[in-house]
Parts: sequence; structure tokens; C-alpha cells
Amino acid sequence: MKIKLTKSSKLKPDFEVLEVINYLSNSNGTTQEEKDFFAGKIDVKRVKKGVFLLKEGQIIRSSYHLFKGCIREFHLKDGEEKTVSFYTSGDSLSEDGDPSKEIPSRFNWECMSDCIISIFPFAVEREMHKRFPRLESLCRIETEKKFSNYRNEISTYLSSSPAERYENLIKTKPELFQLVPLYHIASYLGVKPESLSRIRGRLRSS
Amino acid sequence: MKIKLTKSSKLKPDFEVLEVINYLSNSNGTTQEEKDFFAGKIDVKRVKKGVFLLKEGQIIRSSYHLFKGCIREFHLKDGEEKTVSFYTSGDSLSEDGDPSKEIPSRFNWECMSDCIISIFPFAVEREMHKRFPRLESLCRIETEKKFSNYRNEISTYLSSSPAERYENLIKTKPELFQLVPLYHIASYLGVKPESLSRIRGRLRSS
DNA sequence: TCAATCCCTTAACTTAGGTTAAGAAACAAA
DNA sequence: TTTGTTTCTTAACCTAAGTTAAGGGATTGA
Repeated sequence: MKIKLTKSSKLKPDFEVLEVINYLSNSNGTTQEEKDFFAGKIDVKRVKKGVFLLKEGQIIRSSYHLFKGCIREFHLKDGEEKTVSFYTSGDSLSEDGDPSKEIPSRFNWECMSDCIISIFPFAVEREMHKRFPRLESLCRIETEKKFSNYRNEISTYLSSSPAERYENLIKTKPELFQLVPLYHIASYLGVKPESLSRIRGRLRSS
Repeated sequence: MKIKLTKSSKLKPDFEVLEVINYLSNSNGTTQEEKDFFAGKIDVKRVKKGVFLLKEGQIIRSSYHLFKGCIREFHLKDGEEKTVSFYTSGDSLSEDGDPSKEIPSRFNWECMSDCIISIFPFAVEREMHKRFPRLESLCRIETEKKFSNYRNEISTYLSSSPAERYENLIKTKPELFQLVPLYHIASYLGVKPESLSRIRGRLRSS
């Protein structure tokens, strides 16, 4: 049960769909029937740095899972790019909206490095939910957890200063600083690049 | 199938569980079996202004649905109350975390006015998910929608100034200004009460 | 009715981020 | 290597929020 790969791909051949869906089931109790369902339905791709997986206004029809690399999520506000989040290995990207309505996305997803991603079409997801209530149940729980984590992150973000956010980010995601330029991090922290420089200067001399 | 009411309650007697669970199913396709399941399992209460439905550190074991009134969600940061959100009629309050783990809450829920709420214990929710996959499916979709809405709200919040947030709040939730003092709104907007006064002053003279 | 409390506003001063501009450092390409 | 581009930093000045302090209006309770 090998995964579909793009021609140019040089992924090791033993890379299995199992790896792709493990993040979904988050358990090893996956049945053979479930595994078979996914075979050939999930695509894995290498994507070059600079590629946009999603552009503002586009209608999104798949979720992505990031196995390697870094993706920046941003949107435009008054002509400026406002970076909303960074995704790194192990994160999944989806716009958990109303899957029945095809709403234009408000975000951009830009690869900050070469990436390896899996593509999980909404159609497959819907079919999966229908055929495997067990998996739908796992998805529900997973979404609730993600929601809760997100709320906690946001509440921490909102009640801290840019300097505190910066120090927190260094602690929790040090790898980011190798992957993306500081001015994107500045935007993510809610300040201009010049201000981030000042913050770094202040912290250096204390 | 009348709902359980607290003794002091003066709710009209025809207030049905149906109303309580409609927000869950968000449809009228509720079966008799489903209705019967909820009978007697969901409590409806009147709560006085000033009461805390949840205190920081407490372990939460129920979701609430707000039929009337206003609840403020906040947490402490450096000895200050940081207001995170306001709930009004029709909103539901839950900490969609991992229901299997009993994690102390990071938030406080304080009634800003006399409220009418329904109490939906996690245990009942778990049983519901088990017995009615259809309802679990509806809950999954509902949570995904809520998550998506929340993300949009946050992204709007983060890319606007306190003044813009203030004007936006007046437009979207004018009733709030009758329900809660301005200094709580200031905290919600991310500024001190003095700054909100200045913002209001500036907007007045323009 | 009076006092106390709560809430909101204003003002003077401080602090930190935004803006503009310039230059240095790092990196990539010719 | 040289050139050009991208990224980061610094400085001077502007703007808006934080801080501290004071006072006024509204509400509540004695």
C-alpha cells in the first residue's frame, strides 16, 4: 500500500499511508478496512520554497498535513501582510469551516522552505466521516482539543507584551528563527521589524 | 416532558428541553428517542448578577447555554482582570478541551446580569455522543464552524487598532454597552479605561 | 437627604511602538 | 570578485497607550 507520489519525488519508497493518517487517528487502532479506504486517496507532495498552497480569495478543497518544512499563514490588511501563524513539521492546516459551503479563504499559505505535505481532499474527509463513525468521533475530539489549545494560546498572546511574546517564541519554537526572516516574526508578534530590533536590543543589554 | 427547574424559578412552564437542545442539533430533525434522552438530564437555572459559574483553577464538568443575560469571561494576569470575551443570549459556554482529562480551568465566568442558563454535564454529553452518532456528527460540524468563526474574529481583532475594535463592537454588539461597565469593555479591547475614554473623546470630536 | 461607592473622564507626564530615513551585514547572482 | 538584493539595525521624531492623580456624575444604602 504505497502512497501516490509526484514523479519528481524522491521520498523513500516505504513511506506509508499509515504515516499520513496516523495524525488523524492519533492511535494505532486503525483497522485494515480504514487503511484500505485511504490507499490512493491521499496524495503526498514535495513543494518548493515560495509556493503558495492557498491564496486569499481562493476556494479551498483540501486539508494539508505538514511532514517537513515551514508554512506561513498570513492575510492582507491595509496593503500589509499580517502573519497569523507558522506551521512546522507535524502540524496540520485546515480551515475548519462549513465544508458544505465553499467559502473563499481569508488566508494565504506560503511555504517558507521546501516542504513535504500530504493532501487530504474535503470530499475524502466527508466520505471518511460517513463510512467510519469511529474516525469522525476521533476527529471531533481532535478538533475540540485544537480549539481549546488555540484559545489558550490566544489568551496568552493577548495578555502579554511584544517582548514577552518574543521571549516565549524563542523558548517554544526556536527552530522558527532558522526558517523565517525576522520581519515575518515581527508581524506575527504584532510589531514592525524596527520595533522587534529595538526589543532585541533591549533584551540584549539587560 | 418539562425541564427540571430550581424551586425559585418562575420560568413559564411550557419551556421545553427542545429549546435547550435545539442549539445543539441546530435543526428540527430531532427524533423522539433523542428528546427522551435529554428529558430530566438538562437543568435550567436562574442565576443572579455577580455569580461566578466558573472560577479559575476549578475543574469544569458542564457546558452552559445562555438563554438570557450576559456572562463575562476573564482571567488574571499580573493581578489584573483581563476580559477575554462576553457571552450574550444564544451563546454557549464550554471549554472544548479533552473531556477525559479533568483540567483546571484557566478562566472565570461571571454573570454581568441576572441570567437564565441551561447546564449540560459532560457526562451527559459523552453518553449522547455514544448513543447518537448523528448528534455527535452535528456537534463535530458545529465545533468546526465555531472554531472557524473564532479564528476569523481573532484575526480581525489582531489586525485592528483599539479604536477600530471599539467602533466594530458598537456596530456588532451594541447591547453590551447597556450590560457591562466600560472598564470591562476597555479590557476586552486591550486598553486601560483611561485610554478608552480618550478613544471615545477622539471619536466624538471627529 | 447625605455619605459612600462606583464609574467615567480629564490632564500631565512617561513609555514604547510607528514612521521615515539611512546605513550595515548577509547572501545570491553575475 | 563585484554587484545587487534582501534583511536587519540604528537614530530622530511622532503618536498613542500606560501611569498617576484628581475630580465629577450617578447610584446605592443608611
